[in-house]
Amino acid sequence: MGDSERSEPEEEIMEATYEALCEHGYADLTVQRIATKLEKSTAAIHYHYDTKDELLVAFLEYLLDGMDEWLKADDEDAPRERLSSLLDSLLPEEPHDEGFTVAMTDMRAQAPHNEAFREQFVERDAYTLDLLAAAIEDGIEEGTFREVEPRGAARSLLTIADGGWSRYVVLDDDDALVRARGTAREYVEGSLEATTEG
Amino acid sequence: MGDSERSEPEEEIMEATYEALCEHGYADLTVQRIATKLEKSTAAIHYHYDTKDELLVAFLEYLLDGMDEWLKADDEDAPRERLSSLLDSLLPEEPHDEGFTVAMTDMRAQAPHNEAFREQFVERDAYTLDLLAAAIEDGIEEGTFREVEPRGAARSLLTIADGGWSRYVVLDDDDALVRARGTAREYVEGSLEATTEG
DNA sequence: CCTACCGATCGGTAGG
DNA sequence: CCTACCGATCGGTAGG
Repeated sequence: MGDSERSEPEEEIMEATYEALCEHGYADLTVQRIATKLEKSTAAIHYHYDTKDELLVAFLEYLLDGMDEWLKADDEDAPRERLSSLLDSLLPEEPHDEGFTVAMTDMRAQAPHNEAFREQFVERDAYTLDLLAAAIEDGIEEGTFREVEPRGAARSLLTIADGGWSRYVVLDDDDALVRARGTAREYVEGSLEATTEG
Repeated sequence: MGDSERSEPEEEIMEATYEALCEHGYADLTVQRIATKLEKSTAAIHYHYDTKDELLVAFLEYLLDGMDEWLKADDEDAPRERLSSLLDSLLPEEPHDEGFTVAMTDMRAQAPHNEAFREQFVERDAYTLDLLAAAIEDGIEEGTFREVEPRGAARSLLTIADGGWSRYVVLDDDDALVRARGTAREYVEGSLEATTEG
């Protein structure tokens, strides 16, 4: 996914945007504040991105690219372990970056007001769903999982993950991710894994 | 919960804020835009609320008060039905108001940047959690549910609900709520209901 | 990339 | 509640 080429100055603008977003939130994110983090003028930013909206669309792509790093499924693994490690990376024990989750939540809330944002989230979601569904499907063929609808089950797990992140950020609940991980595990055990046979 | 007394003009300001928020989103929500919806001057708003922040805190309370209406548990019902109807109101077939969910998501994303916001969400969450946990606890005593940790199970169900709403709004997925309702049902069946005994 | 600047709009207030 | 206005800041541009 993604990995669009970014020039050195553009990369710096993305980092500055990230810092400004974490500190001020989307509603108070201004080109001036990004420029301050960048330690350059606002004109320097408009030189690379014509409008603020264009900058933010590029920034969302940058944010989502960053997620690619830590969502890996080892095709060598058995389906159950592959699904488990996918869930571990979706709901990590230790969130990678404090501000990242806040920034992501801020951007997600803009989706209803910005079609370009929403399209990127939808695309990303479809990609993650495919990874989960593939692991589940393999597990069904193998006999590890029951004959459920793979994409439906994958969507259930993504719903649990999204809910966990939402609660982690909104309620400032440090345990929300670990708990959601537990809920996901329960769901796998209760609705996916084959009932004790033999 | 809530039901703080609001004067007639204050009620009108809340409605105008709601309309402006739905139309423009939180980031582009200005006192002027609220005043336009109100068909009065911005000074009329500042007469009732000293600052924009004060107005928005009051507005969030207004929003959450509105939720009270449709989250009712009939104490007469048996635990399983009470839990089921709670989940139905948390994840309704037909969302009550188009803009309501968008407005709520917008406000939720502000929680990390506004402590007063977050406190209200935390309080609301605790209240909902209590209702769910009570139904589960009664079900355990009755023998309908297994001997799980009631609040833990309730939190799992809330996570599923939050995830469903998040996906409904962010991905503009009309089926997200119904699907989340199904996931919640699966969770109840797989992790709560007593395994076939007798 | 910078300086300097544009018109528009921001949240908020004074005076009535 | 309104009119009129405040200083500050907004996104963006011209000229170099």
